[in-house]
Amino acid sequence: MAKLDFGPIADTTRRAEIVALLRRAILTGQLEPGQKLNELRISEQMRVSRAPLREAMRELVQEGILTSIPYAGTFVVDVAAKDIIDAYSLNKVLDEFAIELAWPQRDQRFFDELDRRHEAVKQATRAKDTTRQIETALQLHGLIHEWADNSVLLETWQRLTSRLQMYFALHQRARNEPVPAEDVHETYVALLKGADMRAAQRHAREHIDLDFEELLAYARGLEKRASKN
Amino acid sequence: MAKLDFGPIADTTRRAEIVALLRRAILTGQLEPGQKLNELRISEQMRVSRAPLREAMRELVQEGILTSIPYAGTFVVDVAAKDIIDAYSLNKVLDEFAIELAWPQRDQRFFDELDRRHEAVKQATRAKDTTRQIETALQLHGLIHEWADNSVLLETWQRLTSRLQMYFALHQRARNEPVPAEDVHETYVALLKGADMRAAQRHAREHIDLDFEELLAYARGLEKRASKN
DNA sequence: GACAAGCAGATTGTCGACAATCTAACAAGA
DNA sequence: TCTTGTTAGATTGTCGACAATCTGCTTGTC
Repeated sequence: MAKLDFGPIADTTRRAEIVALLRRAILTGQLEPGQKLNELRISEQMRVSRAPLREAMRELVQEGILTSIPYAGTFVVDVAAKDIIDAYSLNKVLDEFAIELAWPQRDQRFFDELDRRHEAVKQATRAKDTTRQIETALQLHGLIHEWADNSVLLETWQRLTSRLQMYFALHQRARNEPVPAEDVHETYVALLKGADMRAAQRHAREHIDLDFEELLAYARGLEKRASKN
Repeated sequence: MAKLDFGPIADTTRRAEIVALLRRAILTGQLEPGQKLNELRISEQMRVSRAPLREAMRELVQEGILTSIPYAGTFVVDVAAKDIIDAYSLNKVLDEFAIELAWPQRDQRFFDELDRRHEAVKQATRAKDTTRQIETALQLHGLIHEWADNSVLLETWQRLTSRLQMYFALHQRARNEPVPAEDVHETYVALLKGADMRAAQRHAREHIDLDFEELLAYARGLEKRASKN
């Protein structure tokens, strides 16, 4: 028998497609935090009945990017500065853990994939496609979690990533300026290829803190704006 | 104005009640891993239409205790030994992190609540109510996560806990013998009241490993049984 | 007997309509 | 003026029915 692993075939339910559409809209910031999702309106726009739409919404509520209040509506989650702090501090812990687990598992395929994803980030950066830049950067960082061979960790990280992506997208949208062109991931990739695990863990922590400060400043701005209303 | 903070009122949707019912059935092991959930049958038993039932199922799928295959059905998640290992190793990391965050926040209310939950475990143990014993023990361990003041961590821990509770319940059910009567939480509580944070973290790790071995043995049994089919 | 095509039953996915609930505006009374 | 009760409109929650898909069996063919 030929050695040929087929990937899973496409999801054929409307629900799955709706989930993908909504998630993308939220994570790219097209739907703003706090905004209400009107079921009737959205179902008409998508040419779909409310049943699969509602099921899709339940999934995203559990995913943590929507919140639901019975008989009141479903809303895009609000972003508070504290949320970003919390997400980031947990992310640090998970990253350290992932590096520890993935470290002995590194092989040629790992390094190849690392380069591939790194290249994808650089390409998105050159193309000035900020949305894609965020996506690819998170995928680059996700590699260690995929390689850690711990399904629960991976799942946890993916949930966390949803929010981080959303935070970054909002940030980018707000400050509407060109993205830094220099390659901030160079040392990260180099360290993951190296022999010093502690150094890699340390850098993951510090590199994160870099973007973090900007993001926090943005979040604090949000807070202020919210308190005025 | 009187200082009186009302808690949130009860969920009034059928969906929420269905979620609670199903979750309880799964976490206590009444619904076994791999078992298929027939929508029509369940909706008739609950005297409810399929719409809220399906929405409830979507939530539990995202919660990680159900899995769904389009047009095939929704099933209670299968438990593999690897899953338990993964969950436990991540749990260790989260516990250490939680202790670190919660440590400076400890106050009288914390200690009181600690004693209260500890007492609940002892009571369930005396009553030989194994299900409740598992619940209360997890609630005892959850306190540090609640006190850590990190919403993302808390949420993550709660998701993880769902599965741990399920694993323990299955384990208990399988070996159908009286639960150890001695109090394994005594030192844990004492350490959380003490002054040595590192010691508390260390104990959390080791105490976990205790039950862990038993649980793993059970899981390996499951694996074997599954491979025979 | 082996195998593919096709059919029947069961189950999941989706739809449109109805019921329950909330919100906001307005009226009535203190 | 402030509070309380009422009502209309909009929106969410739920229902029963229909469509799409899967599974297992039967049938026919070689």
